[in-house]
Amino acid sequence: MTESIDTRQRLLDAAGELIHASSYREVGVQQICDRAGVRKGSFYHFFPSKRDLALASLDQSHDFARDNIFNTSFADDLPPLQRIKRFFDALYRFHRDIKQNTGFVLGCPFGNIGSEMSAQDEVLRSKVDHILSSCEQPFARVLQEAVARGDLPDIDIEASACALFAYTEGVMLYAKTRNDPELIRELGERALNLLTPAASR
Amino acid sequence: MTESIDTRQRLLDAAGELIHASSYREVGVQQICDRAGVRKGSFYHFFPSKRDLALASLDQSHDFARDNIFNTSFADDLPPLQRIKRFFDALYRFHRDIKQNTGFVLGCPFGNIGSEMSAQDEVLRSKVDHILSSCEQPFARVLQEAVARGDLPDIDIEASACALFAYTEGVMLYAKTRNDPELIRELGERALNLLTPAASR
DNA sequence: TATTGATTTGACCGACCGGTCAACTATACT
DNA sequence: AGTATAGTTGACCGGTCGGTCAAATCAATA
Repeated sequence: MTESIDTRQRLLDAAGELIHASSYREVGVQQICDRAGVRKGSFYHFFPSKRDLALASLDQSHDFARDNIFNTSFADDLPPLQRIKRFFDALYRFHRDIKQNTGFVLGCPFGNIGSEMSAQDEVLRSKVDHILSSCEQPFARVLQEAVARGDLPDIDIEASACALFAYTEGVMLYAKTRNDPELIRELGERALNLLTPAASR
Repeated sequence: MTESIDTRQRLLDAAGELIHASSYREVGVQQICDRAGVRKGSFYHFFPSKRDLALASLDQSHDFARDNIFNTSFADDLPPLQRIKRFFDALYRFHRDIKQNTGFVLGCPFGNIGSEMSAQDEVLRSKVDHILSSCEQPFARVLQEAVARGDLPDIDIEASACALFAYTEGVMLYAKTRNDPELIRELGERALNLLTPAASR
């Protein structure tokens, strides 16, 4: 039992890295096992299926994002709307570093799976759906605070948070397709525009 | 030669439908041939590889989108900014109809491939990149016109068009992951907000 | 020391992957 | 009629897919 937790963790890490770097379908069980230094039989001792590994890996990536991007960016040592700017800056640095290491902008681990698998696998779709929802919450909290402070007019908090994170997903997809992390910086600066009611006509 | 053009076209149509409904990797050459009523040997008479078929299919989908969504939405029988609203309405109806037919919101055919393949296949990435760029152009033209009319302040046209279509891609990805086309309507209404300079601090 | 349960191993399964190829057929031109 | 060319067919290739399984090994407990 001593090494086993480590085996399971290595499988989770390998799956997270490989799937983020390519796609769910592209990555095979054998490939994950190779990177983790585990035989295929052991894989199926810890995970009943490839899909279950992916689900667990998504949870792990979610925890990582919460700890290293969301919580740090939205800490209350800055005024509310500045935290959103800090979020896009953290997002930019995250993807820039990945590109330096791999040569590619890899996009959002959740959006990637959502795009690839939502119409194929209801369980994966639902998992990604819930993760994206929980990503909206820090935005909703910070908008609430900004409205309370008078930094924003009385907007629809939930809808605005949803629009903000949808925009974030679009920006990451764009950066991936252009293979250019700078897009996240440039487009991130425009995120706050989404919050001010539009000019009509 | 009589039937051959039709064979090629049937392969293109089958590939477009199948790949949009699932993913590039998920769809096999055999599956495409089955749907098109073509033997695999014939497939490789018309296309040197699966990737080349996908490239041709992307071009065809691009033509379709231009004719049936972009050109109709951005026709100048409405004031500039109203055309953007009309675009999101057309986008909503497009995805709503697909969901009625298939049970799923399938997202953007270009964004899907971009998300799945950009880090795996430089040729596919570049193709999607160019298509997304050309999708920005109608936005840029309409913004230009809106600024000239005084409907918008003197914004950065190119960057705003890019932000708008990135938002559009994010909205489609969100709708797919939620499997709810209504999100396109709801979030589409907030698109114009992106154009008005933000409240700062 | 004997037993138990967790872990590991490697061989194996049928199905499918993208792609090739030689032979065949149908059509168009001389 | 003869020939060249475009199109079609079905068998075939090595490799990989996700997943299974019986047997071996390991560590902890009794």
